[in-house]
Amino acid sequence: MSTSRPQEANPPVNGSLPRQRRTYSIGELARMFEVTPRTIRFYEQEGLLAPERRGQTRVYHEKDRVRLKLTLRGKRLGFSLAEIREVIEMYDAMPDGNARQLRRLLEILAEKRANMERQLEDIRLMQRELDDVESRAREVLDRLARHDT
Amino acid sequence: MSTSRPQEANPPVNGSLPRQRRTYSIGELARMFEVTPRTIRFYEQEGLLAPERRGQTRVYHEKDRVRLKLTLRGKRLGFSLAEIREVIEMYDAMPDGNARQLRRLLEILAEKRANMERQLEDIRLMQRELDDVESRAREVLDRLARHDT
DNA sequence: GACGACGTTGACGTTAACGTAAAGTGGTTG
DNA sequence: CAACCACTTTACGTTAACGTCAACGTCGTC
Repeated sequence: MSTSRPQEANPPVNGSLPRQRRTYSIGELARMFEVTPRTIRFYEQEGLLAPERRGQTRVYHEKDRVRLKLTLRGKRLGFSLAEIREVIEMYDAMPDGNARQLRRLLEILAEKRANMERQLEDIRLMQRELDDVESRAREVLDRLARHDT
Repeated sequence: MSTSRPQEANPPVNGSLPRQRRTYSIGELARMFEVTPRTIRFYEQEGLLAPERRGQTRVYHEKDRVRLKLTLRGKRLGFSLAEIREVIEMYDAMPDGNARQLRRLLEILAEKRANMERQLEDIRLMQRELDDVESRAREVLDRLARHDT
């Protein structure tokens, strides 16, 4: 987690396009989310994306952009690509999903939720530690300043 | 992030020990935190732990236990071992740290904080998605149930 | 005194998630 | 048309974070 920032990339700032007709090249998408094309191709290979093909080249639609966004968000939360794919697949298979599949999906969701609860707790704890370290550091700095004057 | 649970391991349930005199073997620590001894040795090799040595064997004190706890928490939050070590080292060097070091530490802390803010936002967003997927899944399940009856 | 549990140090293997380099295709632009 | 993009596939390389295995030492105990 090497301190990234933007990475969010919302719908192209235009508020009123022929909604849904926008497409993207791999390079565009890569710039939007600050990843390399290589990464995007890799995600496809791993079953996370399935762009259209026009001849040889990939054409991405809104659906793909959303998937990529969710994927990257999942990654930031520490999910593996395999886990993310699992959810995406089940989500896509939902309309005609049988009961067993759906129950399994609910299980997975509960798991993810629990996971995030833990993360929230971890973050709270970690923030406390940081508060602590920071105040100690400031203290020392202050002492140094006073002494140097 | 393969769905772990316990991993927290608080001070040995005893509330009133000769505070600070407790030590641990590598195996004990491993069981407490549900990691393997290999992992603990690896963390030492990476400079995250520095247990005492009695002859050949490692002896861990409270300090080491806390470090391990923080390390694992950091990991769950997606920090690399290198990042974690950086903070630990600076923290240890604090008392006699020079101003430059301290300022650098504050920088790093700010970075980590920002990171966690993003994670919090990601979690909120992700929870919404999950809510969404879940309600849709339940809907489908309900329809199936009614139809099957 | 053999056995089992636990500890030790190498050293090599493994997996995930890409990076990188090579070699080719397809369009457009000066 | 040549040069230059942006895109493609194939394939090998890399890094982090351990796992696994061998070969050995040290207890306690049966």
